Amino acid sequence: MLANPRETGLLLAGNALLSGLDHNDLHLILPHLSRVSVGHGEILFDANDGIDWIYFPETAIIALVEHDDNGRSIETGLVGREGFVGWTAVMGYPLATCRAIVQLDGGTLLRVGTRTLATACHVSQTLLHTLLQFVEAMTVQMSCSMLANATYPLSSRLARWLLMRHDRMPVDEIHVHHDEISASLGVRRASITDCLHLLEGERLIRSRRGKIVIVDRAGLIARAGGSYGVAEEHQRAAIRSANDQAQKLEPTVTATDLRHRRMVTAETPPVGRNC
Amino acid sequence: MLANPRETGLLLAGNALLSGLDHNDLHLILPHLSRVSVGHGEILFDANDGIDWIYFPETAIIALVEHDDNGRSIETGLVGREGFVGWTAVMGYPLATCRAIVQLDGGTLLRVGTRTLATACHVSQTLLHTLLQFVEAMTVQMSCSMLANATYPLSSRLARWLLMRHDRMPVDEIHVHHDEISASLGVRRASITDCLHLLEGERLIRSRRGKIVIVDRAGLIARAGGSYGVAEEHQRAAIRSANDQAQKLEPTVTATDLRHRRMVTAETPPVGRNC
DNA sequence: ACCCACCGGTACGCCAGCGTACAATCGTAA
DNA sequence: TTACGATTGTACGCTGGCGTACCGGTGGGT
Repeated sequence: MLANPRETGLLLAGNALLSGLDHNDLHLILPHLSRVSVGHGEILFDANDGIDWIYFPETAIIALVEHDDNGRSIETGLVGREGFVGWTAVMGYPLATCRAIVQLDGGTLLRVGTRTLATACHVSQTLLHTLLQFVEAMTVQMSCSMLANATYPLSSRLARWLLMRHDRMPVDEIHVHHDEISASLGVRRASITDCLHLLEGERLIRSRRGKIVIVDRAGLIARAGGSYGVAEEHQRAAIRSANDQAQKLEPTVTATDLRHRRMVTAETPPVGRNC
Repeated sequence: MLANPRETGLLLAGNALLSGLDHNDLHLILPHLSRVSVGHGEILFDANDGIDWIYFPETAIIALVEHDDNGRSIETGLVGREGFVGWTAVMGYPLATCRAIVQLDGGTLLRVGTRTLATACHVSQTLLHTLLQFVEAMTVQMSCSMLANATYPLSSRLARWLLMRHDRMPVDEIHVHHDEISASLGVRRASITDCLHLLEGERLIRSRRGKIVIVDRAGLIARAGGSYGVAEEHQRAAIRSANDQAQKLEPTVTATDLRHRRMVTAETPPVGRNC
């Protein structure tokens, strides 16, 4: 974990939620942000840990995992540069309620001390609301996951999971093992292997040992049925709504912000969303 | 829907979240509360509806339901007198993100205008935090539901659902049809019928047409395996934490508050919780 | 008192995904 | 280059819950 601060341009580029803040809010926390580099599998915090830092992913992807003491566990949410983790602290509860695991190797996060951010939220209602709207988007993501888990076949849920990972990456190559996917979706490893073959047979992905390449994103969306898209559309709507509320005309989307923009901006609605 | 205001004692008794507020916060919204009586199946709001009112259940129970346009749907959360619904408005997003359906006949809710509550939250950070902590508890409930849905057999999930309903009622008799349960859990009606027979065979419940009587609560908890208890324990912890933060010594638990206290206070940890 | 719509009981074949096991392959370290 | 551990491919029987269908009982309405 190496810390490394304070070049405004770079900081803005990394996390879409931060780069969407207006100047006042941004400058409340900018001086207190530091960048950390994290490795695959690193646990930012576990359930019932005290939350010392709030993390804003740049290139990192964070999985939220609910687990019990019998070894059962399930991924409840996925967070990338569009959001942050550690929100329970922002909401007044000092402990984490689930595990947060890094899903990527060598990704970076920006972090700020919990107390600092809480103070900043106390000062700025708009900052607080921006953060809360992301939390709200996460509840929608969870709701959609529940619906998907309950009513869609594994092939669709796998397609959805791949899309969600893809949304949060700048490239088409996902480095992941079947094991991890099976843990995320709460199914057998062998079931994932089978389903990946299925999707590969349909030329939607290419799958090699340790990595999966997204070949036909639109096809994957179709394969996901209605399980993909609602949460993503909501996220866009929430951002639009927030921008409308803060009717300042300063550009909230910077050039660098467009890099992996699949889900963060309104310009590119996912192709062929059928739901 | 009949409105009927303003006798402080009664109002306090009904909703545990409100009755846990300190005097200042309570008096911010008390004058604007009105009581409404709702019928079974009534929809308080639907996904993408504007939220005009925030509802605090007294005897009513509200199910939150995520649904798509193909008729798929799933219950994502259950809210009783321990909480409220319509929180997206508190978090700065003006629309509902899921359907809210009344699960009980003749129950009552207290409601307050969205704008009024938003203003009150703007004035009082402690009020806002109290509300947000409940939202946070709901995310935990959702996480636990996801884990349960993914890893527990239907009989356990049914037991869990019955317990959650029971927690939010003052009596042991649940008026419900197999159809509704199956819709809540996202399974076949016939599967529910079978599982109810199973539980009845184990003397955990008695089941008649249109109603289910909780006979052996501890047994149900055992039947639920680890799927029941974590979210409930968290809710208690959150309340304790909030009370600690507001270190005022005024009694936050009133006598009337103890009526159906199963899940709201710390005095009665669920018997035999094994997780 | 009767009727009928609603609700619950039950059956039957089906299949997605499970649990388990083991073999084949790949990548890396020595 | 070899070897070994990690990862993936595959098989096999199993079963929980599905889809569907039909029947019978109940209770509320007229």
